[in-house]
Formats: sequence, C-alpha cells, structure tokens
Amino acid sequence: MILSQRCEYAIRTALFLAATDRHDYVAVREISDALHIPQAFLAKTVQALTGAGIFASMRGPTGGLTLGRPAAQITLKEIVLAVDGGDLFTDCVLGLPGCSDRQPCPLHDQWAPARARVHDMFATATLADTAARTQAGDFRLAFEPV
Amino acid sequence: MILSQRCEYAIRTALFLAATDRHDYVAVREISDALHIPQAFLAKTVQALTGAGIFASMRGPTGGLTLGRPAAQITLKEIVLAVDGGDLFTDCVLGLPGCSDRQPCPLHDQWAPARARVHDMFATATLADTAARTQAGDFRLAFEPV
DNA sequence: CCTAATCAGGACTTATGGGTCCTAAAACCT
DNA sequence: AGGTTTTAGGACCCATAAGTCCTGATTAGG
Repeated sequence: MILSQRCEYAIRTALFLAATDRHDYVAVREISDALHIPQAFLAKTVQALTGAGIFASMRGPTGGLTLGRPAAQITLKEIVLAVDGGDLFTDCVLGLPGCSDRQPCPLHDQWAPARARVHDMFATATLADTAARTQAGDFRLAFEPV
Repeated sequence: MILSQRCEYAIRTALFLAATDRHDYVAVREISDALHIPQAFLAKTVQALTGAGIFASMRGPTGGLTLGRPAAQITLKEIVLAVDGGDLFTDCVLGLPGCSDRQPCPLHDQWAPARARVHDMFATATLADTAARTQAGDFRLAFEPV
C-alpha cells in the first residue's frame, strides 16, 4: 500500500467534505456511514487533521467536522504529511538511511525522479480541483457510489 | 514504505550477487553479514525468489545462492512481484476496489500515470544495469559500504 | 560412512498498524 | 439546570509483517 489505511480514509473524508460543500458541521457518523469507514477509527484518524488545522471540529448536537480552510487552499500533500508523515516523499527505495544525491544507492538516479513525480501529484492536487471532478462524472468515494 | 522490508532485502541481495559476479554459490550467511540483514529472516525471504526461478540454491558445504539466469535478463519488477505481489502496480491510491479507467476514483486520472512511472522504473531496471552502477561509483548496498 | 556445512521450512515471538470500547468534556435544546 | 448529542482521547484487542529458533534434508569432503 502506498498510503496507510488511515490516510486513504482521511483523503476520502476531506473530498467528501469538499464535494458536499455544506456550510454546517458534518458529523463523523454521517461520513463513516456514507463512505463505509469504521466510525470509531475515523474519529481518531481525523484528530490528526484537526490538530493540523486542515479540519475544524465542533462538539455537541449540531457539531461535527468541516474544512479548516477553503478547499482550493488545501493540497492532498498536506493531508498525507499530517497522517503518514513525509517518508513517502523522501525515503530511499531500498530503505538505506542517508541515501541522497551525495551518497546514492544503486537505484537512486532512477527512483528520485519517479518519487518526485508522486510528490508533485499530491502537491499539485487541491481538494477543490479533485472534489469538482468527483461531482462531475462517474467518480466514486466509496465502493458503492455515495 | 513503498516496498516491504522483505522486498528491500531481496533486491539488495540480488544486486549483491550480480555485483560480485562469482561463479560459485554464495552462502546466505555471507550475504547477511555483508548487507547487515538478519540471517534467518533473509534465508526465509530468498525462498520466494528460488521458488520463482530468479535465484538458484544448492545445499551442503559449498552450497549457497546464485542467480537463476543472467543478470541482464532479470528485472527488479520480477523480484517485487515474487516477494510483494503486484498490488503496487495496480492498486487504487484511495484503496477503492474496482477502480479503473471505466470506474475511476477522483484521483485516478492523476494517479494512473504516476503509478505507471513507478512501474516502468522497476520493469526497465535490470540487475546487470543496476549492479554495474553499484561497482562504478560511490553506490552502496548497505549503510556502511560493502 | 561419517561429519560438518548449508538450504528448507514449520513453530514461535515481537512490533506495528488497524480497529474497538469506554469515559470525559463541550455544546445544544428544552 | 439537566439530559442528549457530539468530539477528544486513553486503554485495550486483533491481524499481519518482521524476526527468531529449531529440526530435517541435502551435499561435499575426509
């Protein structure tokens, strides 16, 4: 798996919030039902995002989650960093510590550009762009379309 | 981690065999010492490669491991497939089952080409090419150069 | 033939990510 | 004020990857 399960859930949740474009708070329960994610696990996962300011949360009967900033100003890279950390964008493909341009492993020259391609994909994709595509076509956030 | 620990060990072992270009069998113990890999764990890991014909093994005092075919005819993709399977090259970045061109997730159009780039890197890289680079420069197969 | 060295592979232990459960704290509503 | 609904977060359980240990099968060499 390229992303952890937590991170897949986090991105799908963020896209759900951006795509349904509501002004009020959306309860974790509602999201976990729509996306078929275990509720308690999602509740813990989003704490990493609220802590990073990517989500905002409110308690109480009308509480729930909402985006902490406009969807156009949130990249998928931020979400990955908040949940999984930056290892995906920096680590050696052979797991060798200190691998770099100065002290490369035998695959470094091939891996570095491929890794950069993956990085750029996450750094370029904003929630607004991606959510717009979600609403447009056949795109799905769950196995059964939401 | 993009590759499992097993797979990182497997590739480094294959490169070690290709780089030291010996005609005889090399004992697992010798490899695990050189690359700082737990011996018993490496012994189990390479069974996936001997089973796939990528390595050949021989028991007894002069036994050990050797490449099953010429290094120029072994790609890193084969090793990944034998150890980790093909999920890295086919799975949806959001973990949605059945994601494809026909039934895409919101990130499919961005992810598919990035994933193809990673695939092509492993499919193109042969043990011979990569091992040649290992011998040439400062390249390393272990934290302390071998 | 016997011993030592090596791979093969099952059984077991440990570490970690995924997931559940329960209690506390905050916010709304009557 | 008090009850209900929600997030926050600690404690715990489970599945799997990582790693260890031991026994057996095979081979070389005296």
